[in-house]
Amino acid sequence: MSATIKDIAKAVGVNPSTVSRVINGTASISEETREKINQAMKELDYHPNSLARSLVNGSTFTIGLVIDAGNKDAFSNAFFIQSVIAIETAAQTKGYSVLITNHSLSDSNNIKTLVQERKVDGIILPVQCMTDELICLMTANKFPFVVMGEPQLKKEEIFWVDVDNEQGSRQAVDCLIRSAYRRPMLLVEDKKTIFESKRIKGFERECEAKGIQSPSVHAFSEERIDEFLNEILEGKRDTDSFICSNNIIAYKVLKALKAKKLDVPRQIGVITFDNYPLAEYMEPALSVVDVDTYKMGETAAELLLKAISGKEKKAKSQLIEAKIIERDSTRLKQK
Amino acid sequence: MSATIKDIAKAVGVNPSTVSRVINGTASISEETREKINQAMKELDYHPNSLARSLVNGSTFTIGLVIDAGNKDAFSNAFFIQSVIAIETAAQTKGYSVLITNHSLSDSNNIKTLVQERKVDGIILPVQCMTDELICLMTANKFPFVVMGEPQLKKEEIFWVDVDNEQGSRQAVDCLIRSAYRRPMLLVEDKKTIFESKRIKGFERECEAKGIQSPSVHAFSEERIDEFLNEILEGKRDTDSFICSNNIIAYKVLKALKAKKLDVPRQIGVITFDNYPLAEYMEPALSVVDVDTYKMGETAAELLLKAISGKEKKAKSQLIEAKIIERDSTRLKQK
DNA sequence: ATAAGCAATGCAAACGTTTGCATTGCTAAA
DNA sequence: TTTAGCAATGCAAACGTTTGCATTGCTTAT
Repeated sequence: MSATIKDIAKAVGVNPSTVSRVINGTASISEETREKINQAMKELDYHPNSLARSLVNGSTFTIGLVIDAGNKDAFSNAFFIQSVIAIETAAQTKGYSVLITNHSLSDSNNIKTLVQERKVDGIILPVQCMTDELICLMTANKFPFVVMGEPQLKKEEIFWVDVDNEQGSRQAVDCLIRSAYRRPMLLVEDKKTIFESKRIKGFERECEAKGIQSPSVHAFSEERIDEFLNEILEGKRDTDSFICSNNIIAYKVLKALKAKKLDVPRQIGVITFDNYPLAEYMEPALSVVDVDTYKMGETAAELLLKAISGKEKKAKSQLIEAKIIERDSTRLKQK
Repeated sequence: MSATIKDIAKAVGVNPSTVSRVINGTASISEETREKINQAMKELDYHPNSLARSLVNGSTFTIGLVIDAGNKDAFSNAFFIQSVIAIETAAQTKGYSVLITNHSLSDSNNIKTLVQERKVDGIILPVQCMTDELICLMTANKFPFVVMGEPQLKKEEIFWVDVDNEQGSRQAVDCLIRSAYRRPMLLVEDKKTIFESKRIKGFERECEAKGIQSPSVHAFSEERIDEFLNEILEGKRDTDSFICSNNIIAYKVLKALKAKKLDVPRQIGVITFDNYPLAEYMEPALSVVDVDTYKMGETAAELLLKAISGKEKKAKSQLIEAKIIERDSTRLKQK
């Protein structure tokens, strides 16, 4: 059994409340007793019981982090862990702990329980775990939460953090143009998701800014890419570079290019979203639009903590800047 | 403010203790009052306050999970997240929550705090986060913990879970031999780490079992691999397949093989540890020794929960079987 | 008919804190 | 010299549970 505040009080000969006040610095205490109490705490190896503390002051000093267990995509998970670390670090510096909980679409009870049993003071959850029911529950209870990823609905009313996909996309175009490519094509997975639509928007805007007419955006498919490459080889299409919306696409594009014996970067440039670890080991080393997932987690945590403390009343969103990491796959022009 | 046990008691007209007993099923209660209480709990949307509960019965129903924040290796992190999900799932089914905490070698205070403030009933930690000081602290406090990865020291006295590296290595050899390769070479990163030594052991044993004389194990380096390939081409060395101890090695080997125009799998077979997501998109698709990281997490959690409940007194270790996923890079013989 | 036993429930303390409201001296202003 | 004010501390209630020890009434064996 570890020492309690009462043990300290007894040892020093004061009231437990005095000890509490020393610990929390919540009232003026004479230098003398403060000394003695601190001494006693060290000697008895005292550590405050966080449960008791939470019980009385109504907050747990813990935030919940929802993990999308349904997401078997090891790619996004690899990024995610950096966010997790960042969240924990940010939380810790403010004295908060992080409780995790899985979430699968079939069952959002975990999250509900978290909110209802008041085990945490607020939660961070990925956008794909957000349901209307959940939003209602949380807003009704004035329960603070931050969404990772831009929500489709009610985005004005909730806190969220996301990568600046539009800016990232513009950067990618800019990178290609600076390397003397003239006509990039954007390859996406699914035009309807919100992040893809942002990337498309950014792509089109930057193309326009660079004076490229009718920029071409396509949903990726292996047959389609073969077609494109044939057209390029036959001179019917003047695409000279690809921006891939994720690593798998990039990998398949690279494969198709090799099969057609098109040289990267000399004939065709390739840049991709998602700075996946293997990208730099590829042949050629892939240029990427890199997202600082650490910063994303950190920002989410900071936002949540502000919301919890009440410093940030109005819903707020933040975009994390994307950066280009130039590697071999876009080095048309030697510098 | 949410409803408390007292509110329920008042609503039904019984003592709080009766409500508590209904909730916990800890005494015989008349059918009638049980009904009424359950009814009232639903109507008032009652959820027990876990803090108060923990305070009185001395356990938090929470386990701690240590994340190695120092580990920038996105590769291992990608695997790790599966373990995290497994741990949370296993914990949850037993009514436990999971609290995470970062750990960097520079500062093991996080873990110490976790133990000392009794925020959790036990912890799971990666082997690289284990220090002697920590072990002492935890064993002195009879604080249950499970290590992920085989420890070097005191392994008889502590709970741990690891991949069966020896068996995985044997499987890899077996896979190659079954595919009609005759002389595999094992390429490792660092012969001294415990898991590498297990792999070496398994490799040597299985080679012996297959009648392969003086099996060759080497620390990987890019120059070295080039040498080997030259020797193979010149007929001075009869290695016909490689077992790589991780993905990066595999990737570099593949690259070197391509540069020398050696055909995989026809001239040389390649199999690697770590089933990294891109492996199946490689050219050729890489055969791998796959580890069920989900199961590893699950096992760790189950072990910890047993230790916490006192069902498992004596330290115990468990090895998770590795499985071969055969893809193109080892298909010498068509089936 | 009586005692013993048991089912159903109440009472109150306990878990380890925090905190509003005293209380006690003491200092400084009037 | 009185009084207001303040620094330093004590007292006890409160946070929401659980649980050992009553208590009450009823059943059943003697």
